[in-house]
This record gives sequence, C-alpha cells and structure tokens, in this order.
Amino acid sequence: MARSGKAGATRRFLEFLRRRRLRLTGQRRVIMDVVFGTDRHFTADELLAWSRRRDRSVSRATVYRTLLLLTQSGLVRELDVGRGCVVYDPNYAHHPHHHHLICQDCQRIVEFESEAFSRLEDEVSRRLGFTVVARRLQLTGTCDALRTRGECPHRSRGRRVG
Amino acid sequence: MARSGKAGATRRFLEFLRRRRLRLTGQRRVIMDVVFGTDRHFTADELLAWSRRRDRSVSRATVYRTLLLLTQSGLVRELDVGRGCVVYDPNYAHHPHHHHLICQDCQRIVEFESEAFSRLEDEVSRRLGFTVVARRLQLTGTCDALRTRGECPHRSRGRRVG
DNA sequence: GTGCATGCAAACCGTTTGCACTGAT
DNA sequence: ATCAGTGCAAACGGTTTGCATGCAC
Repeated sequence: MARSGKAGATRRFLEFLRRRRLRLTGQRRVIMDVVFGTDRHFTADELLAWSRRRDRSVSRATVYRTLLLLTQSGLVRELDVGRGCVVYDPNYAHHPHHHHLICQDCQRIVEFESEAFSRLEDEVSRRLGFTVVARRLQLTGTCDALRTRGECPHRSRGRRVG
Repeated sequence: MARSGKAGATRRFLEFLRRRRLRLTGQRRVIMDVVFGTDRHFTADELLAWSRRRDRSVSRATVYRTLLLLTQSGLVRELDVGRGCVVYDPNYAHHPHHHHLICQDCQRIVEFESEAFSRLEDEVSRRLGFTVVARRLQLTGTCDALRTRGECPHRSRGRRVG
C-alpha cells in the first residue's frame, strides 16, 4: 500500500488534536512521524524503539498513550492477531476497508480488499438492524505453495507480525 | 442455538482425548460437563467459578489447561472481543461457521451465519493460495432500534460478554 | 502562569509455568 | 509402576497508572 498519504495523515491527526484541544508535544510529533512514515504493521515495542532512535526521551508510557489517540482518531487500527499479540496498522488512513490474512507458515500478514465482503457486511447489518462501526475479518491459513513447492511466496509480499 | 448437542460434543471430546492418549480426569470431566452444558459465551474466570461449584478441587491452572484442549479439539472457540477480554464460545460443536456481531450499546454478542461469507472466504483463499485453517469475523456495531426507539432488541436475544 | 503531558517505576491482571505430589491407565 | 495431570504459588509480559516534574499554550 502506498505511503503517499503521509502528509495527509499528519494533517488529519493535527486536526484531531486541535479539535480535542490537545497539545502537540515533541514526543507526539516524533511518534506521529514514525507511524505515518511506514506502511508496515508494528508492535508498541517496535514503535518505542523507532521513536527513541529519533528522540531518546520518548518513554514507553507516552507511546501507549499516543497509540490510544492515534486509534481514536481512526487513522491507525489495532489488530489483535491472537495469543496476546497486538500489532498496529497505519494503513487505515487510505485503505479503511482492507482485511487481513495471517500466514501460519511465515508469520506474515497479507492485506486484501474485497468488494463482496463489504456488500455482505451491509446485508448482514441491515438484516440485524445494526450500524457497523468496526469490522474485524481475519483469516488464518497455511500456505499452499510452501506445502507443494517448499517455499512461501508471502515471505516477500507480506508484512511481518510483531 | 440449541443445546441438544451436549451428548455429541461430549462424545467428540472424549474421542479427541483418546486419540491423543490423554487421560480423562475428574477435573476434566467436570469442566467438560460445564462447558457443554451451556450455550452461553463465558470467560475463563466464569468457567472456574462454575466448575468449582461442582468440584472444589478444580484449580485455575487446570481450567486454562483444559480450555486449551477444548479449543484444539475445535469444539470450543476463543473469541477475543478486544481490550484484553477473551470469551469462549461452546457453540462451535454444532454451528462451526457462525460469526459474531458485538453490540456496543448493550455489550451483547449476537451470532449469525452467512453462506455467502463462506463462499467468499473460499474465493479469497483460492486467490491468495491459502488453505484457511481459522477465521475470525466480528462486526462491532450500534443498535439502530436503540437510537430510534430507545431500546435495544438484542438485549433479550443476544448473549452477554464476559 | 496554568494545567496538560511526560518519565519513571510500581502496580495491574489475565495467563503461564516450575515443582512436588496425585492418580488414571 | 508409570508418567500424565494436578494444585499451588510464583513468574510472566504487555499495558496502565500515580506521582512529581516539565513544558505547550
């Protein structure tokens, strides 16, 4: 997924902060830049490491506190891949409807979109009288190519978990 | 969903134990009976409380260890409803393809099935060269009726979280 | 200057694990 | 008799929180 949206995402987050009358601190700026500067999924721990590389003063607590704001703004999504492993996905700013396929063989997450899934989601929510505010569709699978050819093609295309 | 499958689920779990050459202990029997005796979603903590009511000797560790076996057998599914809250769903023995709609208004989980979702899952997995071994489809939504009429109809139909 | 935001370290909390004992096979 | 299964309590690991200090506004 393209990272062309860095400036846009940044602007939208600044807007979010302003609307809530929250302050733009140095730490928040560093964390925000790191998050919108990648299109990879990342863990809170990775985000801490990357942020500290730019500014040693960034603490773990602030990373968690800022991740909360980022998810509340809708620009980043929390992705629970099971077994207590949570990764964050910065690609919702520009692809708000993608889903995830988790490869058990190589531990990568492949993103995919499906018009049909969206349509079915609409149908189901209408049938049950709901307005869907969040969706989580995760398929966990094993790689056919690995089994038949001994190599997993998603090793290059996917994104690593954690 | 009907709880008519209690005997069947029990038989299938005993088969699972036998195939793995695992032992049927008193504690495992109690936990199994409790799990297959309800059609509600439950937390590990609730399962511990219910089990201890029948047999004081059941420990938290054994509950967790048995839950692992139950999920591995495919008869029970772990449902991560976010915020670190995990509930277990005993209804997979007879409805292995249902999905979940979580109502933000009343905190209930409504189960639904969709043929079309299963077909789309097949399509996506074929497209990406995967064999799907697990699926997680959760829709989180707000209740239209609550907004327009002031009451949530799922309050009676759904199952409580946690 | 005001009071939100921060770093630090301790607390938290659901889950897992090491160990010596128990009991199903 | 064997060794998988157990209860207990300590450990674990990611996340949150209380508090004194710092800094955006």
